[in-house]
Amino acid sequence: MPDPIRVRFAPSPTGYLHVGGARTALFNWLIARKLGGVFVLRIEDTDRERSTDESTRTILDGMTWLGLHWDEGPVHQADGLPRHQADARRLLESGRAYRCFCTPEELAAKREEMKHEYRYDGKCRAIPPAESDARAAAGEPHTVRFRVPDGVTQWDDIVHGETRFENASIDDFIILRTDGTPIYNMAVTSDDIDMRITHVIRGDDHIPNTPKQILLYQALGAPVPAFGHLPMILGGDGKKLSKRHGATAVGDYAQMGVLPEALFNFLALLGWNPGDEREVMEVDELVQAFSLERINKKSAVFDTEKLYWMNGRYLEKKPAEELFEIVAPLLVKKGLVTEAEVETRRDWLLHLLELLKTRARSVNEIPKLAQTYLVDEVEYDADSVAKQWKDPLTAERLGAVRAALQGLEPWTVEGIEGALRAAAEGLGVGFGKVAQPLRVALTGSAASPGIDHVVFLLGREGALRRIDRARERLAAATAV
RNA sequence: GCCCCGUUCGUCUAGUGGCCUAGGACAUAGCCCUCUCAAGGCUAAAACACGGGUUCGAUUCCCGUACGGGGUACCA
Repeated sequence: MPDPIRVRFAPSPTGYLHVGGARTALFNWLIARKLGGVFVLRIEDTDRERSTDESTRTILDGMTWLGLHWDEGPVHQADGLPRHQADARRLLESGRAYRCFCTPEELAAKREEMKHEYRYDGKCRAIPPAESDARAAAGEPHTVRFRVPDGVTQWDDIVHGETRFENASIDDFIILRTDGTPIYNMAVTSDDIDMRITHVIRGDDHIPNTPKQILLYQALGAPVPAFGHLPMILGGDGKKLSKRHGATAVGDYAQMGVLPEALFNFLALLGWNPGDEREVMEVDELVQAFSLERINKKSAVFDTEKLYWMNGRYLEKKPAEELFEIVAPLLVKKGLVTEAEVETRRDWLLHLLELLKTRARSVNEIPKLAQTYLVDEVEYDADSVAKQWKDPLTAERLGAVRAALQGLEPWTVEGIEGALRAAAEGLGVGFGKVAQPLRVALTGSAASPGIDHVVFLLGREGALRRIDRARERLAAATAV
């Protein structure tokens, strides 16, 4: 039995959980589940200035909402400080790193002067160890830089294949700041070694960091993990997805009525596919089909339109009972039902939900659709009224429908349909000639679920009242 | 500037040298189903960035160009 793979998701808590980050987390989670590995969550909070607990909580909430459960952590990178420093010191002692006494001002001036051509000049590289030790002992401020060796650093990227960097193109980068705290690449490498991470799966904006980290692994004598770099997620204009494209946070989509399973599925298909034509795939199915080898190289545009289509499919699939847990609070919030009615009218509401869930693309649309059935006064849509009530016989037909419903027993969906069809037959017209005007009378609109269900849900009393209101309106219009 | 990465319908993608008259999905349009809407079914329109090679044969392999993206910090 080989050792289980160990992967990690390592967000920095400086904001919300971005959909790009969520997808990275998702791919790590999927491969861990698929291969029976371990998924570790690490919060990269070494930048104390920008990191907040609020942000950490948002990220954790987002992952939980999506169903991305971590097996270990969250570990805070800041807690690893002593180890980061110890690793850096080992590098210093073995000569793989050296102290740099250049001041930030000197460096900034050089950068200003050289502009785009700027490279660290390696000025402190040649300082003899004895001198370096003495200056440090005397309290002279310094950073620690990694001594990039000659040669080439390459790796077989899981996504991109053979990738190589000339070491000459890599500056002697800082690993410890003047205040002794580690810089990103140092902290990450130290942590990934410590956590025994076997596969580093992250965004491809990290590709330039990878050779630096590999060099660090080698200098520390640690086994180098496998690397896989995921393509970026872009906005509709082909630019990196950012706030100006609108919603980019997982929480935003939750707010907008997207189901976690829909976002999960959608994100999984951004830069990966199962190799056949399946698209709507449940979590288990995705785990089953997932493989690192099928991840795409090309960045992908986040198409909200398709997300909502997929959300619609999940809304339809979701049992009304489950959806009810999400929708009921929204109905209460909108003042359409009371807390008590959520319980007392549960079956009725479930029936309504069953009818509406196929017709919505977002959870948030459901209260709007439900409103018609929960208020006393129907709002008439002018176009629907004009079109469906223009026949002068409308009032008469509604009267016939009213009569058919008044004494109908038993009051069932099937019974109602039968009564309405009989009424249409009695009037000598097609069913549509009865159903459409009635639909407008009952819902104010020319579009709704099946008329039999609508009548049933409104109840005999409610339906008759709305028919009467409609007939009054028609009478008034005729009189004028 | 330099260093990396990428480029198939508007969008997500299939495709690993002949199966490609380039397949599927979203969006769009039409038809069917039908009491309307939604869902569903069918159909249409829609793509291999460009130029050179290699090969009997390139969407597929190689090299350039163009375009896009990322990096180039005592940020992560």
